[in-house]
This record gives sequence, structure tokens and C-alpha cells, in this order.
Amino acid sequence: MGDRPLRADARRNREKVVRAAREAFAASGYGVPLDEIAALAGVGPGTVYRHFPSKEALFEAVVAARIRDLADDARRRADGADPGEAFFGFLGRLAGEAAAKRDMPDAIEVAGALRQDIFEALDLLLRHAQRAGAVRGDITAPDLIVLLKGLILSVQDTPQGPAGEAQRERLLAVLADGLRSPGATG
Amino acid sequence: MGDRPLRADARRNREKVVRAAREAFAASGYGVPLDEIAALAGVGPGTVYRHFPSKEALFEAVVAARIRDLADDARRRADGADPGEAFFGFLGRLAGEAAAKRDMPDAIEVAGALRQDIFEALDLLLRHAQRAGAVRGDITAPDLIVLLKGLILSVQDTPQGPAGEAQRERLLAVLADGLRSPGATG
Amino acid sequence: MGDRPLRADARRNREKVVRAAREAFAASGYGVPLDEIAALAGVGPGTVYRHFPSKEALFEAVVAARIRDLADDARRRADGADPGEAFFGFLGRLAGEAAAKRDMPDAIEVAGALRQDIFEALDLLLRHAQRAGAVRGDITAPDLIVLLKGLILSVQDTPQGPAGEAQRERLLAVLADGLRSPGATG
Amino acid sequence: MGDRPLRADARRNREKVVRAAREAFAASGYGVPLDEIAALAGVGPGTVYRHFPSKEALFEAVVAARIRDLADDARRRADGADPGEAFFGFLGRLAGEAAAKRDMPDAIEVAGALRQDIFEALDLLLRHAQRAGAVRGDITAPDLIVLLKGLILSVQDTPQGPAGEAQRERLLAVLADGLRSPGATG
DNA sequence: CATGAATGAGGCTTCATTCAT
DNA sequence: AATGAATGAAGCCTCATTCAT
Repeated sequence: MGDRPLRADARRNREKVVRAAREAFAASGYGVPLDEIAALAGVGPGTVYRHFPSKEALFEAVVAARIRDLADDARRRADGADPGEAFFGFLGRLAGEAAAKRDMPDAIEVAGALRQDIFEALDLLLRHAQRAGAVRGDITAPDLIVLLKGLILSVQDTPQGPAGEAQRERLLAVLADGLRSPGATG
Repeated sequence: MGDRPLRADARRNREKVVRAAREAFAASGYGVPLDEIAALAGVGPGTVYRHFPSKEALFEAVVAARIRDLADDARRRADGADPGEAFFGFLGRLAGEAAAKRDMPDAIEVAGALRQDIFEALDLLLRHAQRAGAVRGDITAPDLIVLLKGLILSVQDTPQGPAGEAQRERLLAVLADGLRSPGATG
Repeated sequence: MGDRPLRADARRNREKVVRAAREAFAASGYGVPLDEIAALAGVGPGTVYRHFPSKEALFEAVVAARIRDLADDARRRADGADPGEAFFGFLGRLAGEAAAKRDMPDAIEVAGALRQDIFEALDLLLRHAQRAGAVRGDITAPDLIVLLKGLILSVQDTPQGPAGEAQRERLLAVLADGLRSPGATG
Repeated sequence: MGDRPLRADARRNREKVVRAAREAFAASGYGVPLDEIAALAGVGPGTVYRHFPSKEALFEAVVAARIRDLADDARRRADGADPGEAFFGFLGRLAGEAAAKRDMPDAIEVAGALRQDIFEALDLLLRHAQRAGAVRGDITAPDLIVLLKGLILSVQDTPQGPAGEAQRERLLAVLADGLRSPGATG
């Protein structure tokens, strides 16, 4: 926040670390040794600790970015004209994005301020869609979060390639149909 | 296979270990120290290794048992009179069972011969329900497996107690409605 | 306390560890790597941790033994016939013992139940000597403890050999004379 | 020696570092991270290394200053009219100074050229006092050094506040009485 | 066979020191 | 000459696995 801008090299390294962490966590979950992340980033382990006070903090930073992105996207869509399309479009994006990110299961544990952030964004999206009659009314934002987690995790072990793509679409269809207001037209 | 039957006490120990492992894994995930499992079983760690070549093997055995149980249940239900009820009943049981098992995320990684077993059982259950018009026809057994994983994992971080119970029911309703044949009555 | 006796090998190892720790701490202070202690004991670091939950606990155990011994000695002497001799004899023993134990400075930090133990023992020794008129009356047990720490630490960097021996005697004489009751005959 | 005089700002920095180091070492012992010292001095760690080749050298410099001060004080007092008062006054100053300096235990390890300096100053002080009959004759300068170390270290774990002050006075009285010439009046 | 002690690789983290800016 | 980022060697500790009792 009030921190002054990092020196050029520090900034570069920080980004290398975050990028490496993203890949490593995605590939092997939270369990990857921090030294491996550092090696992947081409820095020493100490450098990681200059930027993040602990492995967990690094992980959260990586996840936080993703969640923040999601929340931003949700808010952006919520402003649009068609609340139903906004809602289901978001679902689609989520399913697409989550494919083959192996760190989502861990990512989902993250709490704190982000929880609030994503919650509010989804709440907005959901309420609009419900008010427009596009989504069933007996669902709450916490329900939606849990469902989305399930979706993310499902999508995880969907194969790459067109066959996986087709399968993801079917999964999405099932979830979307389940969420749609009973009696609403698809 | 060619194993000679275990002595009575060995058999008892093996079971104590499995039972302890089930609890410990469920309570704390794959991360629990093996010593803790051994202690919970009331045996030494060496004894665990007499029965299982590695921690991972023990974990797989535990998961295998659970999956076998599920498959058995699916098959049993598939034989019943009402395929739709069989199918959705199974979903309900699954959701109930999965609540608060911390080892599910890891469990789901386990594959092997079981894949086949559960696959066939679910395939049976699904086909019957589809033939009866209770479940949409564009879904395949692999889709179902993935969806169920998502359900299991969703249900994971549903709170204990009646509030959680209610939420689980809503989640189940969404999934069930999504799976129902378009135009079929709930 | 209520622990059942250790297995023979465990007991042996535990003692090797304690002995190694005593030497290593004495030689290099608290700073010695635990791995070095383990190596000196001829065991793996894990073995040290089987017997002591942390490096600090090991250190305290080593120190505790020494302090307990001292307190025992003080109590034993306090029962004797000549309180003055008991008191000054204890001082002499302490000075002799402390020569060249490099870990005393750290040892002295140790607190807890031992504090109480040594305090009471010294208090007894001191009071008796004071009542017999052998030690000045304006000194309290805490004062004595601090003085003895000073003595121990002084004696630390006294050379080995007869020259050191003579020096230690002079140091002891100064302290003893300072503690003696004013007007009492040496 | 052959060093060119430092630039004004460099000189200022060097002093800031030394001052910060003095405080930090006194507050936390030799263990304080060098970065902390640098931060306290308001400079980067690199700057510390511009002035001192290693952390240990910095520590020695700090200690050296203190010892030099002590030696100076001892010499100054040795020139005074009353050798006995000079001697015991020095003891008092030492005890006062040493209270609550956490780095004393480590400081005492430091040797080198200073040894000579402080030795000579104390020798002077002692000899004068002995010649005046104020201090017992069987004590040598090395004995005195060791005794003073003991005093310094004792005083270390004397509490802050007036109670500690009183205790320090008692400790000093014991040492002083022990050092006084047998038969001399206090 | 069971026990539980020992092993030791490897994880996270700190921090003296070096080096790019 | 100062800064502060990067390095990387240890340090402490855990825990899967092996092995003496």
C-alpha cells in the first residue's frame, strides 16, 4: 500500500518468484518444496523470503491474485445488462479457467479479507440473476461458493483437449440447469 | 492372491490399523503422521509396515475400502425397482457420507483397479436411470464420476450441524435438478 | 516419573546423548549445533528428538542435572555439624567444579522448578551459617545465588593446571573473606 | 594507521553504526541480526560492511570502546590522591555500568590488544591501592580481572529498579570487603 | 510377530555476507 | 560511497522407513 515502489531488480525477482510459485503450486499442490520454487524462479530461497514472510504467505499471495481476479470479473459482469447471461457467463469462465489448475483445492482454503471480497462479488451477481428470474431463489451466496468450488474441482480432472472440452461443457450444463429457475427457459 | 490366511491376531491388527487409518485420514487428511495412526490403532509403527508396504499403500487401502463400499451400494440400488429413486438416493447417501472427511481431496487422487469397479457400478446405476427417463440422456458415466467428485468436495466444507445439513440439501437439490431429465418431474 | 523404564538400547542412547550434550555445551556454549551433539553421541539427530522435544529441552536437562546435584550437595552439607564449614566447603566445591565448564553462563539462565530447588537448599545452608555467626547477616539467599554465579563465571576463565588452581584459591579466599561475618576469625 | 581520514559523512555513519551496535548488543546480546543494527543506525547492511569487515569485528570494536573507556577511567582514578578510594570507586562504577548489559557474556570473550591496555590500567590501580594498604597484598592484576568479570556478570541478572540497586550494593560490599586488606578499616 | 527406537533425508527458515543499482 | 536485494550455507525439526530387541 504505502510501500514505495520496489527497485527494478527486486520487482523482477518478485515476479519471477510469483510466476514460479503459480506454476509449481499448480503442478504439485501446496506440497512443493519452497526450494524447488526458488530454483524454478532462478533465485535462492532467501530471495523468496525477502518478498514473502513464509511459504504460506507466498501461497496465499498467489491464490489471492487469482481470487481477486475472479471477484473483479464477477463485479464487472454484474454491471452488465443481462443478469442471467452475466451469471451463467461467469460460471463458464470459471469452468474454463479452472481446468488443469492443480492448486485449486488448496487455493480454496484461503480465507481472510478475500473471503469477504469474493463473497460480496458473487452475492451481487447472484442477487441480480435471481431478481431477474434467471436463477432459482432458494440459493444463497454461500451455497453458490460451495457449488463453484465443486465445479472447479470437478473440472480439475477433466482431460485436456477437445474431449475434455466437451465434457466440461456437459458438466457446466448440468450445474447451470440445476441452478436455473424452475420454469425458466434455458 | 497366493497369500496364506493371516493368523487371527495378525488379522485383528490389520483391521485395527485400517480402522485407525480411516479415522485419522478422515480427521486430518493424508498429512497425519503414520506414528499417530499406529498409536491410535494401539500398535507400533513397525506393525503397520508388516501389513502395508508404505504409508501410501495404507492410504490406498483405506480409500479402496470406501470406494468398494460405494460401488457395492450403487450395485445394490441398481437392482431395485425404481431406477430414478435408486440414482438420486445414491446421490443423497454420497453427500451425507462425504460431509467432513478431510481426506477426500487426497482420496480422489487414488486410482487403479478401483476405477474400473466404481465405474461399472455407476455406469449401471446411471444407465438404468436414464432408460427410465429419470436422468438426462446426454450424460456419461465419466461425467457422473466427475460430478460426484465435485459434490463430495463441495460437501466437504459445509459446516457441521443443522445449518450445514440444510445447505447440503440445497446443494444436492441443485445437482439433482441439473441431472434430471429435462421435462421429467422431480 | 510414571514412565516405565526405557528399553536397554534407548537408555544407552539417551545417556550417550546427554553425555555428548554435556561436553558439547561445556565446550562451546548453547550455540553448538544439535547435529554436532548427535554426531558426537554417535546417533542421528532424530534420536536426540526422541528423547528431548527440543534443543532447549536437552540443554535444560543437562543443566538441570547439574543444578540438582548442587542442591543435593548443599542440603547434605547443611545437615552437618559445623555450619560455617558446611557453607564455605560448599563454596569450595562449587569453585572447583565450575572450572572450565563453558556452558555455565547459559546454564545459569535456566529457571523453573529448579530455581526453587536450588534456592531452598542455599537458603538453608546460608541461614545455618548466619545463625552460627560464620557468615555476615546482611546477605540473602538471592544475593548468594548471584554471588555464586559470579564465582562460577570467574572461575571459568581461570587456566587449567596448578597456576590456575592457585588463582582459584585466591578468588575463593576473596569471596569467602567478603562473606565472612565482620569480626569473625578467618 | 595508514588509513586516510574518513570523509565527514562516512565518519558520521561509522559512528551511527557503532552507537546502534552498542545499544543493540547491550539489549539483545551478540545474537542480534546485523540487519537490525543497520536499521537502528539508519543505514543499509552494506554500509556496516564498509566500516567493519565482519559482524565480529563490529562487536569487538564496540567492546573495545567500552574497555578502553574503562581503562581510561581506571588510569584517571589511579592518579588521584586516595588510592583506596580510587580502587573501590572504580569497582562501584563498574558494577553500576554493567547492570543490564546483555552483551557482557559475549563481550568478555573478546581479547586481543585490549587485554594489555586494561591489564596495565588495572595493575596500576591495584598496586597503588595495595601500596596504600587499602587492598590485600596477595591479589594480582589477573585475579582482579577475573573477579571483576564475575562482578560484571553477577550484576547482570540483578533486577532493574531500587531493589536491584540495593542488591547490587550488597554484592559490591561483599566483594569490596573481601578485597580489603585484612585489618584495614573500611 | 510386535514393538518402538533409530535413522537420516529433507523441509522451512534465518542471517552473515556479497553485489548490482 | 550508500543502499538494500540476493545469496546460500546452516540451523532446527519432522516423519517415513528400517531394524534391534
